[in-house]
Amino acid sequence: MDNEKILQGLNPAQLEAVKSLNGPVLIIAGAGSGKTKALTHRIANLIAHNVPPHNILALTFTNKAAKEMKERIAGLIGQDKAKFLWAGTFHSIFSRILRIEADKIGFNSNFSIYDTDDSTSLLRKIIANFANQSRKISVNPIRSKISGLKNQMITTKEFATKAMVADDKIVADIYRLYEFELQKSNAMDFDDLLLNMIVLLRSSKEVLHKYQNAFKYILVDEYQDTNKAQYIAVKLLASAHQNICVVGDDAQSIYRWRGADISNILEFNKDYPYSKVIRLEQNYRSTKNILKAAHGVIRNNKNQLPKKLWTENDTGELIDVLQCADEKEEAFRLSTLVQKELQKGRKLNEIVILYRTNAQSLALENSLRTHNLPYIIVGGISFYKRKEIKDVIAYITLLVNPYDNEAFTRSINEPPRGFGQTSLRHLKDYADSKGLALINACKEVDKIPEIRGKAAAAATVFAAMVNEYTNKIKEGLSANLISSYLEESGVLDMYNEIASEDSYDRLENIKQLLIDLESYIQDNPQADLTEYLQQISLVSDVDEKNLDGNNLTLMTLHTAKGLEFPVVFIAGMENGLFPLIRDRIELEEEEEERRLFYVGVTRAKEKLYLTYALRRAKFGEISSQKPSKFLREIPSDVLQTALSTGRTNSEFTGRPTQNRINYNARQERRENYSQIPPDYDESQLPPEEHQGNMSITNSPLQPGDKVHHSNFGRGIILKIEGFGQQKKATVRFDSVGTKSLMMQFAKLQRI
DNA sequence: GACCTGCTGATTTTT
DNA sequence: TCAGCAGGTC
Repeated sequence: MDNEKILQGLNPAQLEAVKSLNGPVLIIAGAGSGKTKALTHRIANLIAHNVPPHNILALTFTNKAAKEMKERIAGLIGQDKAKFLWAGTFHSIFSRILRIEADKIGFNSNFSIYDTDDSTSLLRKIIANFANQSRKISVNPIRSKISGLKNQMITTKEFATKAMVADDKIVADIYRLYEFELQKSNAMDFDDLLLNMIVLLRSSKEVLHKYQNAFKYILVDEYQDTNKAQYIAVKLLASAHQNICVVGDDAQSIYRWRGADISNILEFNKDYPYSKVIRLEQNYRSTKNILKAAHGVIRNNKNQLPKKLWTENDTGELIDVLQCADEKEEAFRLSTLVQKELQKGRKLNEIVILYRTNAQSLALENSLRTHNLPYIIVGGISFYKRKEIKDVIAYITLLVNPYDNEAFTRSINEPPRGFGQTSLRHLKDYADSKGLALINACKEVDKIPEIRGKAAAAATVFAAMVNEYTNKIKEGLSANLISSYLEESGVLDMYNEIASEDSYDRLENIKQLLIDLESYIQDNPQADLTEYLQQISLVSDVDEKNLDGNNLTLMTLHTAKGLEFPVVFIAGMENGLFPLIRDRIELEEEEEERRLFYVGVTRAKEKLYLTYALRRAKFGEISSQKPSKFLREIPSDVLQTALSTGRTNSEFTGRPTQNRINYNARQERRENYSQIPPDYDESQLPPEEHQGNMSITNSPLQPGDKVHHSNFGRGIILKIEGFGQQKKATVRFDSVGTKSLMMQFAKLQRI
């Protein structure tokens, strides 16, 4: 063991963290303060002090963080030892344990993991069947309410007794039915993975002691983002040995809205009275100016632990604030600035553009493409959430967990087999009355008089096919086998037959999944499908994306946490957008928005640009915007501002990308596309008067002009009113009569 | 049961 | 705007 290597290159605070091996330790680690270094060296040091790696549990929030940690520890102590560490996300480690102990909590070890979409679709069905139909119940609020209850560890029974108002009573009923369906399907949602771990630990003294002794040393990363269930689970595990080390930064807590409880970190000292507190306050990442800005912002929050970051880095450049006329100009100027950074010798992968909401990426993408700037988007819809991938996964899931009724419902009529909603309802009634899984009810379809003919035949054939492949994979798993299963099911043909670009992409995505499966099998010869499915159900987009390529990166501020870039742009610095406000903003929400801004600012190593627009299209409406209040919180001596040129650019009215997935086939195509030389030339900008939708003709449309509209066909303009983007046209169409249209969206063509 | 059309509503999202 | 549903029609 190379002891010196472990203690080398650490500052005094880091060194103390690395050397404090026993008892509770709280490390307050400011942004860019070498937190991962302290954590990984500490783990290496534990092993150097003869703690067996398999007695160490390191919990993170993302796979990416876990992977980085494992790699760095392997670099310090060697892969042969590092591989025995229990390092991973809360969800992946807990589901590993839950599979081992499944029978103790009434599950089968092949349980399915339902992601948010699966939960939503299950809830939607429950709501649709719900007796109380007096008014419309929307799914999303119900789902987040139930998730919130689970995060607070409130059971269906507890909530049912607490529920006083009518709304809560409805939620209580839906919650109960939802849990019942999950149970029947042998499935857990994300929240259950945490909750059931607690149920397991509380199920018997033996189990609790087993895992307390298995994990003699526990480390938790990003502790400020733990919710109640995570907090309790960790507390249960750590209570015997009290060797718990948590790392976090209350200033970077940005997940309150999904149950993260900042008091877990603020009150660590109360939970573990003899804990040692170590502060990592030297920042190695950012310039003095950037830190000054970050500090100026975060000091406006009341609820926080005392600390102040400092750095020995250079003062660095000033922070640029740019005012833009609208989101198109913002995107345009951003692209130009990116090009300037490239001319200065920056590489694309050193640059990131951050925004508050995913919707903002559209305008940015259009502009980046016209400027020939290749980019990748992290976030948005993940590969595994694509319809075709979810369909294929549903088919595969059925082979492993036949009880999974969601997987069955998803696949039975995809492609259409003549087994629709009505047949499904009859099947479900029968299955429920007999206590059967849907797929098993299919085998008795002859006993269901309501299902006859084509539907009955479809059910029988489907069940037989699933049965056949279930047996086949028991003899040996291969991607080829899964491929012929999908072939036989008709999913592949379904996309083959539709000769569209879209279905081509979908097929390519399925192929990509099969390639992925193949390489998984090769890397893990002993692994089974359950493990594969678990792994893909617990990965996120950030884990998959390679941020080192020759692309610049676009992502939301949330996704950016834990990352750093030499050049950071934050777009949309406007009140209402950032801080994001729906109706009324509470102080706590505003403080969370401010922490989010703090996270964004501290991603930057050398250069930070902040942009805002005076007008912005929201849901197709134009609204005037005011600069974000956060901008005023930045000390003015680190800022330099530039006002709008007042120009908008008609180049950017083009169609947004059809789909924001930059994965495999689609990504390649997009990269090719962005290699088309830019045809934009500032001197050739059309005069202001002609901008907007009028790139087709050279003079503005006027009353009396005959026009063509893509939906309504031929028409004649009766009236034009408003200016610029507010411009409206009243048009009498041959087909649909008179309509009033926003000209910037209507794309009227003169005929 | 499949397909088309019109309406509605829309944050952030580690897993 | 635009996606994702519900509800109507064939």
